[in-house]
Amino acid sequence: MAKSTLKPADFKPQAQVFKALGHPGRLLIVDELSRGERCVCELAEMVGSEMPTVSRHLSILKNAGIVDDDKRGTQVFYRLMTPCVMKFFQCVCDVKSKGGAR
Amino acid sequence: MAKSTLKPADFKPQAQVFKALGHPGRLLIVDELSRGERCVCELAEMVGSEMPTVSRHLSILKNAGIVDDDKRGTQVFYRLMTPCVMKFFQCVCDVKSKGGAR
DNA sequence: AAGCTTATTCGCTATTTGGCGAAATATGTC
DNA sequence: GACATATTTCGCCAAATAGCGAATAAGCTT
Repeated sequence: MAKSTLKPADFKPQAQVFKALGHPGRLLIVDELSRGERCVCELAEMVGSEMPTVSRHLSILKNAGIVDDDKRGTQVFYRLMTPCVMKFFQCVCDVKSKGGAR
Repeated sequence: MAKSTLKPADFKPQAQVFKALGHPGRLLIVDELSRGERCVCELAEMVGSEMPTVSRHLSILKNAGIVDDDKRGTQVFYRLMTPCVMKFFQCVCDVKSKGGAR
């Protein structure tokens, strides 16, 4: 256990998850997916960007292990892989409200 | 407040927090600060970057409300504002383990 | 097969981020 | 005041990111 010599590179996998969540549009997508699966075109309309853009966002989220997809016919439905991701939101609100001791 | 029409911009504050955590070096800093306050030069040595670089990382974390600083003499000590941030790590591990254990 | 729909990949450009060294700022010491 | 230490800000450049439209792929329907 070389816990005393942790390097930045050791945090790369976790950083990838945070980075994937570090975008307003992607957070909106995650929030929406917490209420059920959605296809790309539904999400594109919500986010207000073109489909290629949203598709790219989804691939980033998928790559980070946050969502997964399910192709049915011509559509692709995305869903949250880990509901625990939603706990982030509450915690982030705590950070933002700056409650301090917690 | 019509919450039915949430827009990406509504998630900007939360995205800022995630973005701040979306960097390996900054995660290392947060991890280290979870064990107590540290001055910039200590963190710089840990991260392995020059002090200007680390100082910038710290300002990003501070701006996101994740850390706060305390100037004492010529040194500046940083500390975690919300210990709850550490819960993120566990949750991220969940995300990662689900993605890999298949 | 032709045509329509849905989604992804590609090519491009604009913006942002990350890192460094140099310069500036602040505090303590002599 | 001159000097040393700790930190931040500035100026620059390389790399990554975000967005779009065009092109491509895959699946229905007729």
